[in-house]
Amino acid sequence: MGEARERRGGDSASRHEELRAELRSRGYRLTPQRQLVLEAVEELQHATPEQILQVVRRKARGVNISTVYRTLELLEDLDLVTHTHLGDRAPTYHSTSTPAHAHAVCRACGRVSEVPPEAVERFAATLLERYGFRLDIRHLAVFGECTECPQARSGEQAVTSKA
Amino acid sequence: MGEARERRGGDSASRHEELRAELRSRGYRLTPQRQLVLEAVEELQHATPEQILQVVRRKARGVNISTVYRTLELLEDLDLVTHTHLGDRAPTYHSTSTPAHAHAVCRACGRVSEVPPEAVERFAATLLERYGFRLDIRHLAVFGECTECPQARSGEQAVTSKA
DNA sequence: ATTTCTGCAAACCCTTTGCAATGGT
DNA sequence: ACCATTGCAAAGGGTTTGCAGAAAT
Repeated sequence: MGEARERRGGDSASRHEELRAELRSRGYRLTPQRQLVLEAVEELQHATPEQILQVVRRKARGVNISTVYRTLELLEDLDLVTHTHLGDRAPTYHSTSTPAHAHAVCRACGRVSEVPPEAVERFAATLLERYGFRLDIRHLAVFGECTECPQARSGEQAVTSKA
Repeated sequence: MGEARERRGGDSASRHEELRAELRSRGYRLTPQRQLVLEAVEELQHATPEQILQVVRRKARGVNISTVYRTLELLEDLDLVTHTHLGDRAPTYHSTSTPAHAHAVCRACGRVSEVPPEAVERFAATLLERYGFRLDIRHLAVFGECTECPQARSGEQAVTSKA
């Protein structure tokens, strides 16, 4: 349909077609909701389903949280997004179009930092060679404490809260 | 009280007193429930709150799940137990009296294996030196796939179920 | 006697599901 | 037209909380 528009789209129109093709090859359909969820994940970087819903709703009203869950499951199956657990609450979703990295979560101050693949490489190699295990770096979240942190954990329990 | 019993306890009686002292020094009390929860965690090794409850109930009837949660929180604060997340469901609790180790979870076959501290040492050192982050190995769970696994993840999504 | 702790029931958060209506293709 | 997808509402795990009665010190 519309052959005159082929190279008109510049960027977002072609991504739109790529996504549609990806979905169609598996028997799925492209819907506004699916597009918006993917865009929201890409925009937010570290987003919970609820946060994604809020962003989606800014662009289209009436979208339901269950659609977000169903869509995230689908996008993850298509390897367009991944999720990890940065706390005991809701998981966070990430776009696979951004460079892979792991996360380090400080239980004292709550800060989440990104850990580049280089820092994990040797560990991953060890697991593979010695334990026959292939680590998924995008899912990796390590918990502990920043060394220069206001130091909790001295009788009081570590603060996981959003302070 | 009872100075004649000092070295009588052999093992479990003295641990009982140690636990009581530990609790009392913080203003807490030793109750049968607390003792039973701790014993259950030590006995089960990798236990969810629900599994712990089942074991506790074999020895004392009427114990409630909320007591288990409250007790686990307390025991964790006292560094007698730790927890980690081996899946998207309930966390698993471990006794700190067993040697520290991390866990590797295969998303294809669901198997959970223990990763000894030696395998994590260098990674932990890297995080500390280069990123100022002190990793808690007991909380560490890595996700991925066994290399000699019936191989899922080829269109089908990874099986996280209890097969 | 005092104060913590427990069981119970209800509430809560996050996620999943059944179903009729909507909407891609 | 066909059938995937959605919104809604209800249900489902797992966890937390308020409170009155039970138990530890």
